Amino acid sequence: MENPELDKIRDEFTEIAGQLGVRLGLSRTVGQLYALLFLSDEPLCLDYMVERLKVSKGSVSTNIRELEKWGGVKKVWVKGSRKDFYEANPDTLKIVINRFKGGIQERVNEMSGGIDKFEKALSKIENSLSVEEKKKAQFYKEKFRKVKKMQTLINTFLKIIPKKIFL
Amino acid sequence: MENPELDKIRDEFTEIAGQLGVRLGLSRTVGQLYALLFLSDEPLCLDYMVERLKVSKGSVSTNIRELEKWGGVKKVWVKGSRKDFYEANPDTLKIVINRFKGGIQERVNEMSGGIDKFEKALSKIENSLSVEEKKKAQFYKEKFRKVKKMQTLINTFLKIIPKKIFL
DNA sequence: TAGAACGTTTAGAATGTTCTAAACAAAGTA
DNA sequence: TACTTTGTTTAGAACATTCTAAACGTTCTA
Repeated sequence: MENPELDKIRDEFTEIAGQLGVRLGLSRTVGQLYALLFLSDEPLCLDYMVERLKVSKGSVSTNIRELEKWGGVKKVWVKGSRKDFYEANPDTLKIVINRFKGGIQERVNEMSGGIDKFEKALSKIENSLSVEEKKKAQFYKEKFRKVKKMQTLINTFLKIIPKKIFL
Repeated sequence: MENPELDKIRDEFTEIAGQLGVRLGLSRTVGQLYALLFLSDEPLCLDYMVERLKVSKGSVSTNIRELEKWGGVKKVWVKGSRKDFYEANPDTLKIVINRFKGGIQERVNEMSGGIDKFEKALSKIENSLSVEEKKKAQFYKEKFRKVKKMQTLINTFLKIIPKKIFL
């Protein structure tokens, strides 16, 4: 069952996936958990993952749910066992894209939300400003418009990414 | 020159940009520096940014060069001053995209590089494997092919992002 | 009902990141 | 040459993140 060569390959793959996880703003362990399940032909239980990754039970418990939140794994029921088993969502690319969308897009939109506020604030005080300050306020408004335009572009662009991709 | 209302708006904008910086895998200060320059109609020197952001000179020095590395700012020469002045690259979206490309894409490609190695390693030991192990090796190969396919898709996709975007 | 089997929560340890302050290097000025 | 201005480097402080170990709660079993 356990071949050291095969295990080494699996472990190295898992390690690289961990780094990808970090790059996506998740933790290393989240990436590793996904890789482990991705390379398994059957659902795995918490204890097995603890043993394989040599991390604590608490860490697996927390991280596997983080992974679940992002659609990376789902809990499956295994006949005859009380344990929780998980299996990988095979649509890896979709997970990566989801994560990206939820990250950048959210921030950019948040920025645009703030900008509406700023624009209102500017309009409100505009009258009380000196000529010099009015110029500055006008300058800010232009810049803010650029950010909003960027947000529109990003949102439009993300929409064209297909919902389902078959590998 | 200094209007508290206008300054407050600039500072809040700067703060949000800092969070976007973190999301992009850069530091908060990098994001803040860009925002400061983005909202300025003239190049700024290191000392001014220190004063504005209330961070140390060393931090601005390090972070502004990180920002420069990603094409976020460029050094400009200001007549009659020995100081280094910087101005923002106005093409914000391009910077965000560059950063994204250099991040995810690089990792995914690195993964694919590793996979070539794994596939070779598998082929090499294939003969010495039991029937059971052979099945496992075959299973891994399939999975690896999927990752490579994903990499191809991501690369293709990133290529269609226009090089230059006008806001 | 007592105990075992599991997963979750949490306090604090380990680790990693980013900052500051100070020393430093380089280059201009007097 | 001595002094000033300016940016860079770096050791260690401050902070944030992620882990571990242990306590805990729940559910099942005997």
